[in-house]
Amino acid sequence: MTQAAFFVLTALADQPRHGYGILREVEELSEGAVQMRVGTLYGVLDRLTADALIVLDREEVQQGRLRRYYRLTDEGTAALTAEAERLAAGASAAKKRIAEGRRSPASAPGTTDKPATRPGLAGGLA
Amino acid sequence: MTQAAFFVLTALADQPRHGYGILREVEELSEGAVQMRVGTLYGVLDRLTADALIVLDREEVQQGRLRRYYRLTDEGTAALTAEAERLAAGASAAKKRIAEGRRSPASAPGTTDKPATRPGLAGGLA
DNA sequence: CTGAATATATCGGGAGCCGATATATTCGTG
DNA sequence: CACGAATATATCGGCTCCCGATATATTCAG
Repeated sequence: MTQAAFFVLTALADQPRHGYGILREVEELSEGAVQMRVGTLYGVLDRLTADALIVLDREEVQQGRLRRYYRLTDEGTAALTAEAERLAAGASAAKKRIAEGRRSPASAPGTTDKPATRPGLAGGLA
Repeated sequence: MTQAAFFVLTALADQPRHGYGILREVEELSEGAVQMRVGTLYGVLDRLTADALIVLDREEVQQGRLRRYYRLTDEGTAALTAEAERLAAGASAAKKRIAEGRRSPASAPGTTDKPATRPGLAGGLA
């Protein structure tokens, strides 16, 4: 799953939203960090619809402007849940490794630090 | 930052590794979930080097085979840390929203798919 | 000898994101 | 009333990036 798709699904997780609303919602929920472009949105929307992760919920005409609302399917909720756990696991693994790297890399206390073949630099090569 | 770049940086976070070692390490740290391809690796390596997030640490010739070791720069560690926090925040936001959405789901047991007249946004709509 | 694993690298195709562009209405400002 | 900004939809070309295939070379197991 791409980053853009993840954020679209997240924006739709609590309630149905229309395209432009998704754009603003993604920016808000990421605290301004992610600014998805219009050109990105519709491609993502099409792909997610094709994959049955979202569906067209309804269409409204609000003050002369069409609003096309999308919502998550059960499959979409499941996919988002799985992806969120994957990302959390990845982030967790990265943080752990950074912490490990900050110690002396040769010997960490209390760890099963036996990284397989430790090449002893034997041999006159260089 | 792309997913592949993130995993390469993570694999290098605790100690310098060479290309093929990164490939195996990424697969291991992701518990088999991510299987990065060789064609992906070298592009990522070049880009990360160009961005000064990694550097060539050293070259060894082990049993006739060249091993080219890379390691994180300080900038690379900082970038990985920032990305890990970004991912964790995204994952957290997604989970929170999924939980919020479950309070008034469209697909409730015994109910057919109803668009759910949810929050009073747009109010009476007219 | 042959195949698998180790280890490097390149190339073409395709997927996906971005910037620009187009259309249309409403609202605030001048 | 004119104009720009915001709202709201959609498309298209270019570019980046990932993957599969391919190539080369050595070591080890069968």
